[in-house]
Amino acid sequence: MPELPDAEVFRRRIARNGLHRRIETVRVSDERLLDGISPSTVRRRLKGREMESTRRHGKHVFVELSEGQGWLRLHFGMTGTIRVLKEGDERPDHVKLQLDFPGGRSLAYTNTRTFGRIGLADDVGTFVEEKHLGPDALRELDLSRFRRLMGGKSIKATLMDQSAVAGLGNVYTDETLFQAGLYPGARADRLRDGTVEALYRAMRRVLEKAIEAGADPEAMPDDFLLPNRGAGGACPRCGRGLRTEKIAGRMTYFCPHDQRRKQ
DNA sequence: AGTACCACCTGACGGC
DNA sequence: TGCCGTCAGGTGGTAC
Repeated sequence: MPELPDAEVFRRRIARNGLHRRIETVRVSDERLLDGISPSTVRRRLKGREMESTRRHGKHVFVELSEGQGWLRLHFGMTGTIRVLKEGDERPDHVKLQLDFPGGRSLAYTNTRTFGRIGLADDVGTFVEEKHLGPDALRELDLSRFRRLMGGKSIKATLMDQSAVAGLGNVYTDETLFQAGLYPGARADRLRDGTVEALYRAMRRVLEKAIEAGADPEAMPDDFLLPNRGAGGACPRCGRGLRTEKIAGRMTYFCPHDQRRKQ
């Protein structure tokens, strides 16, 4: 479930292990993920270049290539990851793109389910615009702008809409709504001002804490819903069983006792 | 305009 | 043991 926190963890992993190192070899092992480019184009643009900087917007990660070769962009779909491989490490399953650096270190983009995308971009801002991505949930969205996103659909659908807020998916949307004590099916434009503000603060805190935990559910604060998602999960606040309901087309976990608020 | 549903893909899991 | 159906969930498409 790579959403904003996972993408941020991957971005940092790439930066820590790949910045200012020459890409010696490029291995594309699954063309299906390539977004409008051929394997040979990927190789030509990456091979021999260095990674100069990294960026993230919502769930997308960008890596700037030296010599004006633009940006490598990565999207992780549902099952994408970035792995660091050292010399002699066993190659993980489902590696789709592998970049090798001098000294035997490699970065591997793995993805079991092939829903992600690997592409190139000349400019991050242009890509964000063309993709109609909304402001990044953590870096670009202030409270007044957040308020203006509240329209006629459910708050869950609103938070998951990448053209409204970039970065939240099913899991962190549920977490945010749990932390705010709000019923996920509530209509966004009926929320009281104070509720919208509480929601905004909950969203930021959830994303920040999740990043601090390295996006690892086991390392998250005790009052997080996330590790309890799944059959038989209990509310970390009241201990009662979580309820599931399909809201905005997604399986939604919530506590019927602690998330009764609808406005 | 908003919601519902499907497809894409693979692995896990439950039922028989 | 193993086969089958179902589910997960990001995104993008279509239908209502």
